[in-house]
Amino acid sequence: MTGNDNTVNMSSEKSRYHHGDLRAALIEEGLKLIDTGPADALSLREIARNAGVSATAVYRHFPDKAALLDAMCLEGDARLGAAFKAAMASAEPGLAAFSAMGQAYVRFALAHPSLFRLMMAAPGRGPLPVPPPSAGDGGAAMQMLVNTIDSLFGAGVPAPVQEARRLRAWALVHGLAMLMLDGQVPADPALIDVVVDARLI
Amino acid sequence: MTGNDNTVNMSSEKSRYHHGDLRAALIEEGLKLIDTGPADALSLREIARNAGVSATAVYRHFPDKAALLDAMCLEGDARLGAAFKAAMASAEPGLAAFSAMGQAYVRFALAHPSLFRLMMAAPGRGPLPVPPPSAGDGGAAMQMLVNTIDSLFGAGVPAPVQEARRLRAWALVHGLAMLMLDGQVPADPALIDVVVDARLI
DNA sequence: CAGTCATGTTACCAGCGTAAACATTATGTC
DNA sequence: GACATAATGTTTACGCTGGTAACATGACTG
Repeated sequence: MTGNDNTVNMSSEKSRYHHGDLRAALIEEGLKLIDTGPADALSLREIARNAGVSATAVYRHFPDKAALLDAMCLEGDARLGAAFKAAMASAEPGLAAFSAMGQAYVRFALAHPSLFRLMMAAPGRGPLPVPPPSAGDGGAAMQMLVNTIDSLFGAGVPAPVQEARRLRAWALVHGLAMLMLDGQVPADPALIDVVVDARLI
Repeated sequence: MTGNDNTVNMSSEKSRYHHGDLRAALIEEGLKLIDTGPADALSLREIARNAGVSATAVYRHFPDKAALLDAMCLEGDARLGAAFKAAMASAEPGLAAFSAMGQAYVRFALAHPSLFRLMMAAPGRGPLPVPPPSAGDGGAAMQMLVNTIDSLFGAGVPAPVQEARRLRAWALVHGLAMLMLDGQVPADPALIDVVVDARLI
């Protein structure tokens, strides 16, 4: 690694045995593909195929399929965080900030259903069999949401009350997102605004 | 079908080419197995193996794997409904009924994580790619919950307000269940009682 | 007893994740 | 520039999966 002069091997259309930045390309193709169907239908072989590379080439950059999914979750977390920042920036200070973030939360879930599920199930990644190692972290964007909720609803109340409020706020938006994703509740944008109301936390 | 004299073929321990009631046995084995790991790790072949039968025998009773899962969901729905009835029976009338049902909801999810996910994702069963046919039905137990919420919170308010309250109540318990299942929130029984509070709908 | 049909079986297929062995290219040193 | 080495990609192979087709068994019905 003398300097990152981007060894992308753009020699017109030569054979290109080496890809250039296969790792990033795989994450990108994975994110493209996961929006087109359920997460368990996303195959390592298909991602590799779309990147124009053999299936086993993936293993030069990720120890296994789960690691590639982890990397995709990390990128998804960054994008959700960006959506949160945008939502907060365009909201008046105060309780409206929660409504804006909560609505962004649900909209992100509806826009990227499988990725959202993957990200939320990530801590255990099992995702079920064993209790997860450290509860409640789940990514930078999630921390951002929880912190915002705390700063909005946690002023001057005992810690247990603050925790209960934080959980209610999070459970409210998360539950609405999941019910809409699973089709138990119609994914009507107007419903999002009605349900995610800061005055009711 | 002259009479259901239960052709269970209990001829001591003979070869038993015919099982007796394979359909019910497969559902039972499926429910047993799904509690031991993530739903996507539940294989048709393993269910058949545990029932002591060849994999293709399943296809005599279910057109495909999804149909077997559907049947398991139906049985799960019945058991969740029973849990709801028990919770309501042991609660004082009034708002406490919602708390009892909501807590039963979360406890059922924690007791049967994979089955609960399967049941909730069932309407679309895709579960993601296409919006589901009829939104909001999702099983008899779910109807029971929604009806109870409506009768508790829907008295003398405009229909839109009633709908918003119903959604908030459902989203609250469902979100808490999912966050606990995914390990984003510790599965602490005390937290369930604190969060699922009827006074805050 | 013979026929029929539901219910089981074995044989086979394509797709999956992944490990091992091999091929190719990029990189650092003389 | 020549060469050793590390990085990266390919081929092959294995066991698992859901699913289809053809065959075997045996329990009812006449």
